[in-house]
Amino acid sequence: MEKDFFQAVFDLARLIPQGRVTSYGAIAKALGTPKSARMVGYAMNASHQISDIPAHRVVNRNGLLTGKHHFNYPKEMEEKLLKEGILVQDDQILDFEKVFWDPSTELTNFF
DNA sequence: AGCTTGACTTTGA
DNA sequence: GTCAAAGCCAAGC
Repeated sequence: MEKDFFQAVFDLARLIPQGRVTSYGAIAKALGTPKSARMVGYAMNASHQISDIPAHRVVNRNGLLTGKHHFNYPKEMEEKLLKEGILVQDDQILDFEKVFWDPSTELTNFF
């Protein structure tokens, strides 16, 4: 199976449980290419045209909603996160450590 | 084939 | 603790 990096990111992104978030680097690491963290975000950019990808559950390593600007409207990301029970304030996830979901840890046998 | 861009991460000062 | 710079891989042109 020669699915693109994007596909892999999308698949994993869909596995993110509700009320949890993860970082681009974590996804990249889970995919086996920790250095391609930027690609994860790049892939998410395309996720809009692909299907229902919970891109709002993916933030940078600081728990900051860096990608909010790429949504239909910036507030959308924040609203969705809040709706899922994730505390967000000023584009920053408050309890980031609590809601952080590491696919590499939770889905070790994902491959 | 090469160059540019990017929703990041890590390291050094 | 903060701020700045380099590195990184993949897609698009």
